[in-house]
Amino acid sequence: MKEKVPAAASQGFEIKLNTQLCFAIYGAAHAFTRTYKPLLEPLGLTYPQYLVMIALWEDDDQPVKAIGDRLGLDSGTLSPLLKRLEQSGLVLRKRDRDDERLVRISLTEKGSDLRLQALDVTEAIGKAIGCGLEEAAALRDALISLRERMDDRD
Amino acid sequence: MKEKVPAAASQGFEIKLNTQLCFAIYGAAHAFTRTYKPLLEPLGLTYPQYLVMIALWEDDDQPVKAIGDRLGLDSGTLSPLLKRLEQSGLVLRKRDRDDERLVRISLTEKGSDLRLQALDVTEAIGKAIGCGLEEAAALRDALISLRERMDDRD
DNA sequence: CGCAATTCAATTGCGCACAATCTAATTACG
DNA sequence: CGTAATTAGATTGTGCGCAATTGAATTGCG
Repeated sequence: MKEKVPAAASQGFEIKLNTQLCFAIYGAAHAFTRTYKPLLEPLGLTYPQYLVMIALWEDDDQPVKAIGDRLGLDSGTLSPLLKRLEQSGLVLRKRDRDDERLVRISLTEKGSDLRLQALDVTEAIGKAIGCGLEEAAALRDALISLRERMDDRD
Repeated sequence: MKEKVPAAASQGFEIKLNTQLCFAIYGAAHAFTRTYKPLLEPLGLTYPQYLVMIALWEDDDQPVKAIGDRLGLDSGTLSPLLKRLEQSGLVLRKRDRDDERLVRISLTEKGSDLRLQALDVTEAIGKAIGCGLEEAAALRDALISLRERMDDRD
């Protein structure tokens, strides 16, 4: 698989590979969501909500915009999602006093406390995907670099 | 990054890595969709519709179930999607005569013809993600293997 | 044969994703 | 200062993604 391929032949091959990569990333992302779903259900979180909570556990009291940048989501997705988290009693939404355009999202005590249970979930996932640390790290780096290249061309 | 880590210390590290992998795959999948979107717009296809069309270009006249297995989608997603493709004049939906539970999806001439334009899109993506063949192949294999491990545990 | 279990697709309901549009607040500039 | 441009967030509309339910067709088993 590592030999040089004549340019003419490589074209069709490249297209095929690209297509396979499409399918692979699409399938893997959904498999991830499906694997998380039953584990997150006891916490009352969906997978995107879980990602938002992680962002808040790492850094509390962020504006909606900051969360959106971190996850690549816009207000159209986050506004209703955050309202659901608020209704679940996990976060608070408060206008910033200095800049009233901002809505700052902060954790409630209940939201903070949920972190411990979430750690168990993360650990369970680690076993479910069952890959070595190096393999996981390499995959993470490859995906991040892929994304950066795509975002740059945008 | 490749040194052995004491077991006690590795636990927190592993959780962190896992979380990062979550974010990475989530972000990369959406970046893929976003990159494809403007390229597919001239063809009148969304990204999931494009994946369905690829499945049909590779193998025409498939039952809904077969397409679902290929893409990991159920009838709740595919039924309306296929109706939209039918309304666009790209596919036909016909009950199988021998087994009337099956709905067979086949390409119209318009649907078949679209393949040529789609090849251009795939080529354009290849440039957008701009990774070498080996890198793409390795990523594809890592994702497929990751997905298989997750699906197996389900 | 006859009835139960299975299989396939469609439908319903909920929750993302994202483009487009809107409103309000802030900043920039003449 | 005052108006234009920018920024943040909410809203609307379309299209997935999936669980749960439904209904029709087929298969399996006594």
